[in-house]
Amino acid sequence: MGNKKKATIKDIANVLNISPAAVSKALHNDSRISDKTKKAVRQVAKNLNYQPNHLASALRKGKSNLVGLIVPRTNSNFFSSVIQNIEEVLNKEGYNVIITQSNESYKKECDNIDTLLFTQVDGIIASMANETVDLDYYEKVKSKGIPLILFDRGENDLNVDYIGINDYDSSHMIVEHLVNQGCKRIAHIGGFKHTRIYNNRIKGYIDAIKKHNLPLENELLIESNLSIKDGRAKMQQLLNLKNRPDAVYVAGDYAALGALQVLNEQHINIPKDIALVGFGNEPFTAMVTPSISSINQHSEDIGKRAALTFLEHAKKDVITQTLNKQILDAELVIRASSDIKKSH
Amino acid sequence: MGNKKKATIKDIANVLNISPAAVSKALHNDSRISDKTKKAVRQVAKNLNYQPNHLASALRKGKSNLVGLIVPRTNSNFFSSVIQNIEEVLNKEGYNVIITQSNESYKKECDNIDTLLFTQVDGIIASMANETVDLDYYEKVKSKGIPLILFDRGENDLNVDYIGINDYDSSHMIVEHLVNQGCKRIAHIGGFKHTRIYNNRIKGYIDAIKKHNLPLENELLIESNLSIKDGRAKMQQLLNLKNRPDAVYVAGDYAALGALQVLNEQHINIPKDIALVGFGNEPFTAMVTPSISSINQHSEDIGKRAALTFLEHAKKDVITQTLNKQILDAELVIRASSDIKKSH
DNA sequence: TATATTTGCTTAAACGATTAAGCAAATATA
DNA sequence: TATATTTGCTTAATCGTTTAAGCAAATATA
Repeated sequence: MGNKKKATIKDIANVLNISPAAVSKALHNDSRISDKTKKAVRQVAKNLNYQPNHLASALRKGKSNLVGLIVPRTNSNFFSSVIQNIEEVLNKEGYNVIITQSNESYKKECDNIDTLLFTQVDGIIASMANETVDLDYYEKVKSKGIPLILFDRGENDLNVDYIGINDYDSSHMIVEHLVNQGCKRIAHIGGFKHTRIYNNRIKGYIDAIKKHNLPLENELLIESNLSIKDGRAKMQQLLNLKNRPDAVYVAGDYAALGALQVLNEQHINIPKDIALVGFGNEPFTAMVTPSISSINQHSEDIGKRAALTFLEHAKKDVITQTLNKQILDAELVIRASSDIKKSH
Repeated sequence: MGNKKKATIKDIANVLNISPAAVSKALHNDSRISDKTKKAVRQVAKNLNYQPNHLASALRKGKSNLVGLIVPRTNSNFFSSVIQNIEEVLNKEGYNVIITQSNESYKKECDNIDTLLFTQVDGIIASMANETVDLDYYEKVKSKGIPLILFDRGENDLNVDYIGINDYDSSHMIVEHLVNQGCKRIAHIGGFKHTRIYNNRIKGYIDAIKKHNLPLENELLIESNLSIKDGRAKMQQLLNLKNRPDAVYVAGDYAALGALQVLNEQHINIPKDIALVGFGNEPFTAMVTPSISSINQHSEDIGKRAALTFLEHAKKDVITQTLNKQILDAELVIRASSDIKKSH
């Protein structure tokens, strides 16, 4: 009973005794088809439960109306929100989004790219895995003439569109805030230096520390993969120092959470003994005790802009990769973990 | 420069002076093509950077090798993990997964179904939105003869495959655990009764309460949309009772978090004054203070089974919807929020 | 040697929609 | 009335791949 053959435009044509071409045109509201025929076609289409075969039209038109998305993971609020906003913008324009996750793995990312190319996507929007250093696969996308838009985790060497926040300035904001709270010895648990955004956060940290004439020491600047676990380890490393910091700025919320756990377990008062600031404004930062100050990256805006940037490329058929680096300002959300003045 | 026309099998055929058909067969390792030709074809394909046109083959073969996925949201650990495992299984078999989010909205869910049907997916794996009551759209999928597999949020009325945990038994486990901790007045903040899984949790709660001769009162059994906010509201409602409960079992972790916030804010001791248990084992349950006991739903297993169930359907071309309801046992993870004995 | 089988291809028709080109009938313009 | 234009379709090619059918040459079998 479920064996209903799907109706095609040919079936509609047969019912009405007109050509399939006329049906196609009627469905596309071509001006050269009479209103009478159009109405009839639409009626029959409805009756037959006609659903256009996307594969056929995509093949013929040379575009699939699919956009590929690559994110490190979907279970972070940032990426999930970016995804949602990309979908919102693109669905309206008739595009569908294929979401893939790299799980921070370079290999999986390459597989995803192959998969997306194989699926004939019209464009790829991606945020690179932490691991990714080699850009060959992205060059492959570029060489195919498929629009490529990076967000958050991008790369300067790849000459493509990019949307992200101003990581350098954000670091400045954080250090400035901590200085205002009276902190004198600020540590930074940063991400991988080879990832541009983390490198920029590190640079911002260094310059801001210098600006305020605070101690800039190797032992206060630590590289991390920013997982919860590593956040714990790196916080412990800081606690083991003879001269402990009075503030820690962590380049990611998950690692900041790990740090917070260690501090709580060892009954170190946050923020009085050590103030803590994270990055990303994941919802849990507001849920934990004490709540963690963090940087809001405006994921909605990033998602929307990424989608719009793709659309711009899609509209002009000439494949001119006019570069478009959009750097947005972020916002520091101050919570209990660094609000020393209020905590008195 | 980026204007490289994509190579087709025709191009390969021209280079080697053979027919496109021979090329196609060579690439598919047809036994009727000589090894010599196969090697030559593969070499030329590599040289030309040939990438098969998925649309064309899908059109010809009548299957797209795409599987549609509908989840209420991606930014929960449960769904994200299910997605990851579905992808893992299906990618190995040459399928790609199109992920869509309903954001718990019935309308968005219908749009997603239309989108997936339009994209000619070979099957749909879905977990329904909280809002969804009307099943017409799912019937539409069934009537098209496309395999449909539900997980977690399913419906008995829809006669399709389903993979989920035993919600009824899970409620029993929780109540039993709370009884063992010495609780005598156990409340339940449940989900919508019209959603089967939440209804089963409610039934399990009721039967377990009866079994232990505990008070089963209307004011202790509350329906909620299980958001953080509503969790807060419903917890406050319980606190306003003349006769407060000494334990609260919340049918979702996010709502449990809201409840925990209210309890913490009012300096009610968890678990001594009121014990708390959530559902879903979201990572944050282990992060907050106190950590929240919860039910681990084995998302990996659910994802893998959903994918395998689809593959079974895909293999047999006869569209026999042999029903396959897989109900897995869940696991109670006991944490500080309900560990009264240890907390002394 | 004659016939059957296997090997290694080619030819051509699909899959379903789109679209350039064409053509008769209806209508407009001179 | 003669010519030009518009209307409303049809025809046929096309997108890139797959595949049933066919066919000659090579090899095997009787």
